[in-house]
Amino acid sequence: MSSILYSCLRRHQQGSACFQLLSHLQSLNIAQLHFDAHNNNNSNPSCSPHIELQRLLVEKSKSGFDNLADALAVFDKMLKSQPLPHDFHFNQLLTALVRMKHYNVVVSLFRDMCSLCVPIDVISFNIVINCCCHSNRIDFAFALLAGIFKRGFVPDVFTYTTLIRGLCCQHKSAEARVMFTNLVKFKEFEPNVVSYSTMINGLCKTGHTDMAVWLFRFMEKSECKPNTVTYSTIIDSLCKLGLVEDALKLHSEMIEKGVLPNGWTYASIIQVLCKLKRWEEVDRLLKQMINDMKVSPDVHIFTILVDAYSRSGKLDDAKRIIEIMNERGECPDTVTYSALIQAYCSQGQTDGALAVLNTIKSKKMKPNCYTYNILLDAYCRELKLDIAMDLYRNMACEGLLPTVETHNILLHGLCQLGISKEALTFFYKIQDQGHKLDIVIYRTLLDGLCKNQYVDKALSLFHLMRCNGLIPDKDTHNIIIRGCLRNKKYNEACKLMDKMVDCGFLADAFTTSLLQHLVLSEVQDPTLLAMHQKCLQSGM
DNA sequence: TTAGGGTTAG
Repeated sequence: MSSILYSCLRRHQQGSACFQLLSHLQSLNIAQLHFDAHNNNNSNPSCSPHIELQRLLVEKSKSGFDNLADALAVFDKMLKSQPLPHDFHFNQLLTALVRMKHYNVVVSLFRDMCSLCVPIDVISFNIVINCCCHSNRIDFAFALLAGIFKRGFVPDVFTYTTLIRGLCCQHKSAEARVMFTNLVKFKEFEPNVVSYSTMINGLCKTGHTDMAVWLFRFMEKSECKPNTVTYSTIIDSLCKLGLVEDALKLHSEMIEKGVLPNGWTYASIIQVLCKLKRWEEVDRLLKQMINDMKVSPDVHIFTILVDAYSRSGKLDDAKRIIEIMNERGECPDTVTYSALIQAYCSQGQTDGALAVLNTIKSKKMKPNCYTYNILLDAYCRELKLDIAMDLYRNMACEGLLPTVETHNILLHGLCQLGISKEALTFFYKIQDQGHKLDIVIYRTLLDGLCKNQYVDKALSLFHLMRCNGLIPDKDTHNIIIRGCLRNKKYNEACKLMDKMVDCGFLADAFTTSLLQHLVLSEVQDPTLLAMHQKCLQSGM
């Protein structure tokens, strides 16, 4: 094993829980080797008594179990079988659980398997490593890599690709890159197209598209050529960076090289073209996708279109897309309907939006918090707080936990309506209920209180922020300073401005212009003049 | 039997 791998292992084996697992695996090592020898003599699948179990596992590893209890019951049955089923079958069970996204259960079962000397192989390890990565436990994943070595197994391309993906998901693409490079350098693994694509995606998602493009070009010159996923990954990153011409160029390049774009490729490009309102090109690409590439637009692409039309105020076009989807038998999902709700709301048609919400429910689909937030925002803008509050209560009835955005929308609505006392009561209620309060919530409430002549309440709240673990930022300082200025609390405003400057923030354009207005229009106040002078001197 | 890319938000 190369030194780089040792250093990766060391770095990721620092959690105590991780050490426990590692020592657990090490202690089982000798027993396992004995078991493997024993099992190899006794696990001939052809004379296995569990044909029915095997048939079930083949089916469930593809479709998944109906529920977790069923899967666990099968696992239990397998443990009680004599002789024990082959590692292949245990892996099938673990795979079925991975498909159901029960990652922690897989890790737990794997531990049981180790304790009970159930046969495991490098594939079992790979499955569990993948689960650790999905559960953001990269430390466990590396402990398991150590387990592979301890058992005398050899990590394969799946093992390393999974670990590289795990590191990238933890925003550790630099470590992933070093690991990738050194593994290749020391001939520990030969990356395939999935490994390259994984590394390229990790670099793209962590803001290193330039490096990703370099690796992509390197790959092109190697034996392992980029495929549709590799091209789509780079194209998506270029689109997200606004480098649409480069993305379109690469799209043409892939077609020339015979690598066919798929729905994912088109989704990225269509989305950026929609954002840029290059509608003719959107139409051209949609036609090319459907007619030339024979790629049917899926719910994802349709949702991008509904969202784009919604943002451009094209409600009729958004509705037309839903009709097309229904004609083609492509079911809009909650996200598609949320985009449609947004389209109605942005045209001031809240009743239409509410009808869409009811459509979602009538189709036995579950609206999510985002869906509700869009509607709540629209009703708050119309100052129909009673309807907004009804919807908020509906969320709770439907078992939806409101987000910090939900509360911010409602607080903003209450303040806009001029009922800041109610806003304050609502704020304390959500605080008592243990909901998350962020700086935006404070900004909204402080602004609302100041604008409704409750500046003293605002000042107490501002001073309480730190007690609640929130450090006032530049915007929050400016809001409270403007509130004091508007309410003629010039001394307080002056003190707060000094404090703000001490924190390293400057007055923003709104504050300086208000200050200038007051200096020009009010009776000459020495504090105001001093503040204005400070602003001028510091270049605010 | 194991690894890769996407949509909604104040």
